[in-house]
Amino acid sequence: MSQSTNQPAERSVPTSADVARLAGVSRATVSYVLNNTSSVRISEPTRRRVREAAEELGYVPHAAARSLRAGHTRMVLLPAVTFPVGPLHHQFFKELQWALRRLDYTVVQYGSLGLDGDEAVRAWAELRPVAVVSLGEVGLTPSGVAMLKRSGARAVITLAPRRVEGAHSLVMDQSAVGGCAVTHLVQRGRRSIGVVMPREPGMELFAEPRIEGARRVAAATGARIEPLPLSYDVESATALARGWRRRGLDAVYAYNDDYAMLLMRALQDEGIGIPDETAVMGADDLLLGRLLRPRLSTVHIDMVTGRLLAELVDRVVRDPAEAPELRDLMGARAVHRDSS
Amino acid sequence: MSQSTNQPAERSVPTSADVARLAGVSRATVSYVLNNTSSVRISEPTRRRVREAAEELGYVPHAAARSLRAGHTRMVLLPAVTFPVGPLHHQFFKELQWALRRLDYTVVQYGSLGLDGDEAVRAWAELRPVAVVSLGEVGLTPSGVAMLKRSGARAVITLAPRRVEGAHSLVMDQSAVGGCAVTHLVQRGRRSIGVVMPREPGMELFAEPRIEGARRVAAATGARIEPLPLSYDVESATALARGWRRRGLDAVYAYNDDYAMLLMRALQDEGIGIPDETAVMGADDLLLGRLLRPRLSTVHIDMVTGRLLAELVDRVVRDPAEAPELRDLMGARAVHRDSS
DNA sequence: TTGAAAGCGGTACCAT
DNA sequence: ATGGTACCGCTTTCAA
Repeated sequence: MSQSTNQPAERSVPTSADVARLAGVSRATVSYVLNNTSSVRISEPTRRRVREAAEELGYVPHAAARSLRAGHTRMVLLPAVTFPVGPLHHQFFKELQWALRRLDYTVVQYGSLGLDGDEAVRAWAELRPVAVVSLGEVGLTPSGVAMLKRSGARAVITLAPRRVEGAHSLVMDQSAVGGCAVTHLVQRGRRSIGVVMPREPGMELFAEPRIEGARRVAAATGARIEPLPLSYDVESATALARGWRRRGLDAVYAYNDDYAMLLMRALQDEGIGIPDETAVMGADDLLLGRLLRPRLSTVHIDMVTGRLLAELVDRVVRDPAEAPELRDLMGARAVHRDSS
Repeated sequence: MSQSTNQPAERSVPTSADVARLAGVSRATVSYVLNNTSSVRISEPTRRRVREAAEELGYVPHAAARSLRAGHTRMVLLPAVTFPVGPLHHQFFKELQWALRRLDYTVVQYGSLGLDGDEAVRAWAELRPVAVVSLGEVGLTPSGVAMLKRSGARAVITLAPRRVEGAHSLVMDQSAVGGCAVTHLVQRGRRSIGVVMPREPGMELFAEPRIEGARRVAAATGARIEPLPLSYDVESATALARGWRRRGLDAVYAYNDDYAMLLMRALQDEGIGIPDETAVMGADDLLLGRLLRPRLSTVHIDMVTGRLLAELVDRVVRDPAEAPELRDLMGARAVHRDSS
């Protein structure tokens, strides 16, 4: 409408040249002032003029131009997770982002939904991130890591359960979770243990290592493990519960508390006694476990703070050669309540 | 160490000039081939040579250089949410990202944790996104919107409950949720209705509009509303439940199903009959509501598909003048179960 | 069909 | 204390 008649300079993006012109100085001086370049002395009056000009024009530097010139970015790229992440990981991510920002990094989550493996990695590489911290949402191959490194990434860190050659793998040992659960159940006298595996795509990332840990402990203690695929809906749980007694299980470990709650309800509706007939165990120690009756036994996970990981990222970025020790990021311990 | 002796070109990032040199052509030709520029004919042998050279070097184009030259990006920036988002929003975001990618946008979530209002907006603006779709995680002011527009954003869309001047506000009317809940409760004969307000920071974004809707309906029907601050932990719920009878409430609407579950448990532990003595209502229609006893009444939310929003974003980007109709993104309806 | 060259917005070196 | 200027990687006229 009246845009062209009335609006003041709504048109073009102001550049540092515009600021320079308005302040009556050179672009170099603008750069010096706005970046507080310490290696060069600019008089106070000039500084003021430049700042005022920038303010007046609403100048915002162009990140692309800056990093093009600099030859590198300060961007840390986190592949966006593809499934609803629990409060645990959410908190962890928040801390990580906050800490990275404090270290002057730009944190960006990149959604790579339609892309697979190296396609996604290539898309990341186009942004020239200085670091990539992957949870394992996307298959990171050695060649993918190489591509990132070649395009300027100084740190490629994966928290995935399995390691990737070339990347700094910080193993978040999900198998300890399953191990803890089974250890607890065996100690309480259970021998035939079902393990609920979410059918939802993407979840296998965590679910597989967890059942792997369960298997390991079972093998060591002579217990029996039976995988039980389960979709996160009432029907699937009801179906599983209906055939329950046929299976001859005396315990079940359910990936996490949400799935445990779902199955426990279905078992109760079938008249199966918990924990007498079947012990139920979850994981993640969500609040809801304490609200159920019987109260849900679970595996509590102690996650490293995001701050620590941020510092690690920073160390690796500063000196990629110095391989940091690959400390485990998680602790896991069984929490006994009433369902086991 | 032995890097300079043995490693094959692990050193520098290959540029299009490197590709050109290896293929024996000019940088222009490389650009034409790699972008399939249709306005120019390149012979098939040349194309092959260029592609092979790019492949061999592991060439990845530099997004910053490209957009600097182009004068604009294809980046859609989504401010990262600051609190754990339920399955509803997660699904919505996934769809949105997927659809935007199909329309050839680069979708990036930007975490603005330590930054407030215009600071955050400025950080976004440095990336020169072509569109910003905000849920309202950060206070988007009219001046913030102006800054984004000035730096090249052709679409600034907010889904926040409250509108922002200058932005395309696509109101996601959370107040309908609270309204539905109270309507339902009043219809079932309740008159004194508590409304649970999460104490967790960030949640007020949704919680405020929801109670506002509740207030409106209450005012229209002569019911009484009492806000009940509640932290998401057992102690807070227990404390609230202990003083329950003093308040003389015959119903409570609890922001969402998670908080409803928390409070319902505490009320039951106090021996308060549900729904006889106090009706309980949640929102979001989470699966867990059907697993509780009594089954939780709730407000079901129908969310628009992310695809639709993606198309809207695209329309606005192509022609910012054409103001699209501001259709509501949500439907809400009460689901009666056993707790009310 | 291909190449030379300008220029996008900053930064930093070298003069003045 | 400031200004001139080359250059980062890529796209795109314009010429050849």
